[in-house]
Amino acid sequence: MRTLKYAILGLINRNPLTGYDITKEFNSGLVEFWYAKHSQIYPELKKLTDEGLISYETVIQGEKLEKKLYTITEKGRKSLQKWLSKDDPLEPTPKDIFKLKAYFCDEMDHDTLIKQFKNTLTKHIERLEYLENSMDELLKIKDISAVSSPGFGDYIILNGAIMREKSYIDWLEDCLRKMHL
Amino acid sequence: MRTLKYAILGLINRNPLTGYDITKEFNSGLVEFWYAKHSQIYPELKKLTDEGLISYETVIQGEKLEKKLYTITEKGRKSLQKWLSKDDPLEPTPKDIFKLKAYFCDEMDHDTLIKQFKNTLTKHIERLEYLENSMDELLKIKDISAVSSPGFGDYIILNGAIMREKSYIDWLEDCLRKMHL
DNA sequence: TACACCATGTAAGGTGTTACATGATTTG
DNA sequence: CAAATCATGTAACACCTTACATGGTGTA
Repeated sequence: MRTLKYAILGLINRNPLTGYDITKEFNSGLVEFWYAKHSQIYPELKKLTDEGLISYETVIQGEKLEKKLYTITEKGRKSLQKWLSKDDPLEPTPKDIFKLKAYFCDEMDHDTLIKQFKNTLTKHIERLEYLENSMDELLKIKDISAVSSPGFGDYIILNGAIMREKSYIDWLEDCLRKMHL
Repeated sequence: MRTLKYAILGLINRNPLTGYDITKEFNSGLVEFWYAKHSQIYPELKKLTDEGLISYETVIQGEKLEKKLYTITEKGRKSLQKWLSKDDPLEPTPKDIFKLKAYFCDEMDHDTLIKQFKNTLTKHIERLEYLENSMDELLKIKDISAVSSPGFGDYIILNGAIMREKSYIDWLEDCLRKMHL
């Protein structure tokens, strides 16, 4: 489905970026719903350039370091818009290794089972705290009052991540309660 | 990380199964957290046999149809148990194409955006209804009173799936409310 | 001048999907 | 006897990760 293609197109659409910039984006805000390594990004940028969806300009940093600053083309923008308005079928349920282990709970002894759930719970609580701090930061620096505000996308995604973590934590706690009965 | 390996090992550990049986399992209960196509399962079964973690017995169905009924070996059971008690780091956040689109909401016109959220909401509500029906069925046919009950794994996983869908629905509705302001 | 970071790429291999390919059994 | 389902496999390709490989810039 070439999702990476559209993720990159969407980012470059906002403002020109280098491959390195895109890699950084994938490791900050976007990480809550999409990510990719630089080894996947550089070949994709080449492909998008060949397809005429983006173009680049070589910029010299300092004495001789060459950067490729990518800009979206009209064709690329149209392709992005078409993808954005397309009605996709629901994705398959995301795979979850911990739930796979939980499914085989009758093969674990009780102590191991409890330990596994408690460890996982701790990690999700930490992630939730991290996300809540990120939300505090976001509310300080960006205006999110309207759908058209530059921070609205960041805000709803972060909010969704927080809700997802809370729900997962509720599930883990609920399981632990049932195991102690 | 060879997760498929352990998914298969965990299933065969309960009772002997054929590749076809495993494929069916992946398309029923397990689908809420793991799945695989037969084209991935058959080669994996061969690999696990070569590694001595499972073994098979050829069974004749009817006149000449050959089935391979796989059983877990002692080595396989130990491998499964070791994996089950291992403490894994938290997995990366699952990728989510819809959230990727939502992140680029400022590039969509208001009507398209609302339509996208409403369509997705409808689909998630349908999935939730399906899961709730599955839960009703499960409660009728299986005993889930104790951790050691055969249906406990199925129960907590289904419950987790229901909670996940409810949380996603809450998020979608929350976004829609904010977009209408 | 060492270290962290900026910047771009390729190679090998694992994971997963779609399509190709074949044949037997059961059920209506 | 036709259609659905049972049953097993391979091939090609897409997607993704880890590791390899190289070199420039800024700063303490």
